[in-house]
Amino acid sequence: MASSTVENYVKTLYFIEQGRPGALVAMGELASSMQVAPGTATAMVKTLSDSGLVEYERRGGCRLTQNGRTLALAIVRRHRLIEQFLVKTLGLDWSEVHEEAEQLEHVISDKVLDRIDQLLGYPDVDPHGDPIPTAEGRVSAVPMESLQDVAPGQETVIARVTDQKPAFLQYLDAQGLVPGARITMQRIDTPADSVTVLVAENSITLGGSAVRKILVERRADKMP
Amino acid sequence: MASSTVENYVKTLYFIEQGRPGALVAMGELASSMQVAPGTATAMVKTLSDSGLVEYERRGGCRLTQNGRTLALAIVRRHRLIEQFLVKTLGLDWSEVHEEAEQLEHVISDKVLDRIDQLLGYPDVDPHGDPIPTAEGRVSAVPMESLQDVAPGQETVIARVTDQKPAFLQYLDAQGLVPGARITMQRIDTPADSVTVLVAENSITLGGSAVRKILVERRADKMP
DNA sequence: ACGGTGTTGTTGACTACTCAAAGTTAAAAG
DNA sequence: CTTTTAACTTTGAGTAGTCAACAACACCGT
Repeated sequence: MASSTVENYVKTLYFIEQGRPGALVAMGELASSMQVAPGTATAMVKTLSDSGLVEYERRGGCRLTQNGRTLALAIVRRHRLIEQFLVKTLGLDWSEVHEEAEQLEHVISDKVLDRIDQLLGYPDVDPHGDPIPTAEGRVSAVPMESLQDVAPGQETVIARVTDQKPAFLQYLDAQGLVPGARITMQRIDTPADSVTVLVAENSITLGGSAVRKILVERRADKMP
Repeated sequence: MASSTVENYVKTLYFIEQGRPGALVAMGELASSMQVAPGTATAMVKTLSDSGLVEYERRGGCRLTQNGRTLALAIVRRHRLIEQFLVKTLGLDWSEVHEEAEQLEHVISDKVLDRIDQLLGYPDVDPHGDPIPTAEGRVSAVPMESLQDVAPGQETVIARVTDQKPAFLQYLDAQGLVPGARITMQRIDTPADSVTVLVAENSITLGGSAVRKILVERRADKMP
């Protein structure tokens, strides 16, 4: 059984590798993601390599093996199912479930997870719109685009928010900017790096860093 | 924050102390309950003592302090609420929830626990009939007696089963001998150390060690 | 080709928990 | 009152994970 620490390293590697398949992850990058000293990351990656979870190239970096990726997907599945469960069944706020799930994901058994999955009706996204991998490790790839790429005047639906920080999520929640919300792009102010959207009769202006964390549904007619 | 290990030692001490208030718990007894070497228990009790959770008398034994007892009750509360939740909400079998809860009890936050409590309608017993301490650490003391003390011909209701072993619980479940079940004492065979009870039209004979683990409701007219 | 710069690897040390084995002590048995 | 015994404590060592600090290295620009 992989320890919580091992699971966290593997999960972190999985997210770093996202979007740059095959590339090596530098020890420094891993260390800063894990908030540990560089030497700690090196030592840990060696043991991950011994367990066959990563390939390690001395002074090059590391990448997940197939086994490592499978483990990572299992943890991500746990995490997101737990988040969905905490929101839907226990009524917690979407801004606080990430931290809770961070703990629970290492402890919940497969049996309990299956029951949760069933109780929720086999959801395919979590409260932030992140896709829940299947038990077999498949992740659905729904086409999305960043809110910043929506043309002014266009109406769209929020699909996903790629930030787990409670303060940010609480803010979005208060403005009604949650997955499923129907919004209209009003204005894009490039020099000011801000956009203004209309949600439920209210105009809201967001800075670029916030806008880039909001993904919206991609309309069929815009697909490549 | 107390580690899982610390929590397990404190919980174990709490159960050992049950029914002999004030008495010292010997290191050997603690060690065998925790399935560790005697020296390990000694070492751990010293650190518990440093944290103010137990009083330790060298070559005498130890006992929980008020802080230790409070922590123990919080863990027992967690454990039993989680068991009830796993059975009632997720539909797990009562024979398998003990092990699950054993893991989860160290990780569930107070917030999640409160939601579970609320969802279950503030239950006062777990699936085995064990009382769930309140958040303030109060344990309800419902009067019960052992099934072995019920007179032949008398009808009663199973209230509690004081054994968490899956095999035993599965057996009881299959016979319908679960908390809430209405049973009638048929025969007590003292030389054979067995009793025969009637449950839902079926006669079932149980050995003494099994019978002693089954507690039944004590009728008002038998109360002291 | 060469040296500076920043990243990486190694070393020694620390915490928390564990064991085996040897040493100590209290108390029962003679 | 002494011996034996059983329980207890101490000691030395090991694992997992961590850090700080130093050493080794690769690469970039000159």
